[in-house]
This record gives sequence, C-alpha cells and structure tokens, in this order.
Amino acid sequence: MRFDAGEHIFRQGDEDRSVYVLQTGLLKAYYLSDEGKENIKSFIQPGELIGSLAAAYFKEYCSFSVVCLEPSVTVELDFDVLYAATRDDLEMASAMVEHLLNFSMKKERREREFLTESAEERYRMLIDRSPELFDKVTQKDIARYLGITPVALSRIRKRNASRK
Amino acid sequence: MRFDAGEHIFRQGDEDRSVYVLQTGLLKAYYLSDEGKENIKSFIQPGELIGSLAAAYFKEYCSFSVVCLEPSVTVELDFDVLYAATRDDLEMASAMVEHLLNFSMKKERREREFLTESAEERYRMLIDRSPELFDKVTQKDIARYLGITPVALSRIRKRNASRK
DNA sequence: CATCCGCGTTAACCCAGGTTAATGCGCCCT
DNA sequence: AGGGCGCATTAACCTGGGTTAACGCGGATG
Repeated sequence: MRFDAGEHIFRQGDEDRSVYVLQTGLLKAYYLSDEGKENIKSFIQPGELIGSLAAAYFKEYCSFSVVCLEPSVTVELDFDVLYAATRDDLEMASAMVEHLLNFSMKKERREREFLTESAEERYRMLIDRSPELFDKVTQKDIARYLGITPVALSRIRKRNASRK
Repeated sequence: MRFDAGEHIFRQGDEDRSVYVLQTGLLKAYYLSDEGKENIKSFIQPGELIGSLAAAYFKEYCSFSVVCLEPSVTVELDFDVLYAATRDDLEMASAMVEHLLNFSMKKERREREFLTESAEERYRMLIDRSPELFDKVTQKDIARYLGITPVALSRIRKRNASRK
C-alpha cells in the first residue's frame, strides 16, 4: 500500500485489526487527548512494524493514530491470520517471539527513561540514539515524543547549544 | 525457591539469565541510579513472571534489581532453555507469544500514562486499577512507582483526601 | 508578487513537583 | 521499658516545564 505524506494509515477509535510493516518512508504514531493535545508514541522507520496490539488482540478500538510523515509504502497483514499462524506454524511462532522480545525491550527502555530521566536527559539520549530523526521530523514532533511542549524543547536546545 | 521479605532474587549488575514465576508473595523490581535514587519499575504479584529480558536475551547485566516485599515462593526457569523450547515446541512458542503480547500491552499502557497523564492522574488510575497495592506497599514505594517523591505523593493524597 | 500559515524562538508569569529539614508516630530490638 | 529507625506529614523555598502571547521566518498558494 502506498501513502502520501500526511495520509493516515489508521485513526484512534478505528476498529483496525491489521499490522503494518513499513517498507519505505516514515510514520508517526500518536495519541490525541480529549482536549486535542497530541502526544507521540513512536516514530516508525523502514523495517519496523506498527499496529494496535490491544485493538487487535482484545478486539477493541485503536488507542492511537498512525500518519505518514513522508510518502510511505507498507505491507498490511491481518492480525487474526498472523496470530492463527503462530498457533500452528513453528517458524511463524519463533519469528513472532523474536519480534515481541525486541518490541518489549524497546518499550521497557522508554518506560525506564520516563521513570528515571529528566526531559533534558531524554533529549540528549535521543540525539545519541537517533540523530537521523532530527533531520526528518519537526521540533514540535520531537518535543511531543519527549513528553514536553515545543517551547520547553526550544529552551533545552538553547541550554545545550554547544552540542548540536 | 523460598525467600524472606527483604531478600533479593537478583540485583542490578548481576548476570542472572533466569526468569522467575511468582507463586505466592509480592516482589518489587527497581532501578537504582548512580546517585542512589530508587525508581520502581513494577510490582510483581502471584502468577506473574519477572526477569531481565535484555540481560537474558543479549547476555548483558541486569538493569534492575528484584526484592521480596513479603515472604515469597518462586519457580526459576533458565531463559536459554525456555527460549530454545520456543524454537521447537509449538505449545511453548504459543504460550510465549501469549505471554509477550500481554507483557507488551502492559508496558505500552504504562508508557502511555507517563506520556499523557500528570502524576496526580496516574495516582488516581493506580487506585482504580490496583487498590490492593495500597494495603501491602509503603507510600514511599507507591511514589517511586509513580515517578515522584514521597513528599509529592503526600501532597497529592491531601488534595484528594475525599476519595480514599 | 503579496498573502497566509505553521514553525521555532523568546519573554513573562504560573504551578507541580523536587529538596531539605523538622516533627511525630509506630515498630522492632535488646 | 527505653532507644532507635524508617515512614508519613508539613512547611519553606527552588526550579523545570506549561501557558500565553508576540515576533520573525520561510514555504506554499493565489
């Protein structure tokens, strides 16, 4: 499936029960609060996989939206088919375990960062870990990913003007 | 394996490559910062499973410690054996997928709460979701789990004096 | 070319939570 | 019983980030 920049793959509240593998492009997954504030769950880069686990597994509504930041190409997989496959194909199950282990560790790291680091430290770690992001994504989105406002990020950048 | 309250199952920095299933008791998993500050990753209740995925999978050091808050009984499983089993036993692989899906969703929810909610809202949600914890765990530990100081939690409780 | 709009920056003011320290309480220990 | 220790509370003060608003800018659009 091909998408233009700005197009949504699915929206918060949808009943989408698919999983998408990103081939090329860049996606952002975000939560929209009742008051209309956006908080960014993650950026998705080629090779990564995105979909609302909870929505698919518990047959609920998606708790977040996914939109393309660049023109993107994805492959859509039906969660139920995928899940059924893990129940009777060892290859699939192993691959799924592999993927989920990696996914869990990523989530765990982010949880840890929120728990133990300040916004400023999280900013510095993000620069170290994913410098490419800073070329592709607006500062507003970086801020919303770090859990702060664009104004706060601008201040942090000023404080850290020396490094990048 | 039996443990007294206060005993550690493993410590940050250990090379423990096991996974533990809690039969009875109550555990807490926590990070200790360089400056000696404690931040609580999670409380583990009977039926749940704990272990440092990253340590086991990447053969690294554990990034957190696990200590018993009550006398506890656990079953120890070797991660490598477990992982190998998922590679050639469909039953095991399916169970592992099941478990990891649930684990991922829990982490995802916590990530979301840190990203989108204030400390006060997180406190209220915790009361709703796990009221039992408040009887078993000190307020200090609840605060460290919420990502705030005991002093801040005391203030929040005062503001919310009406509800519990 | 002029207009518009969204982004990043900066300033001023506000507030939640951190820090430090004092107090009082309950619990464990011998 | 007495001493000691860790926990919860409260107060005073500090600080990082939120909010609002003004400004300049660059890119898109007519």
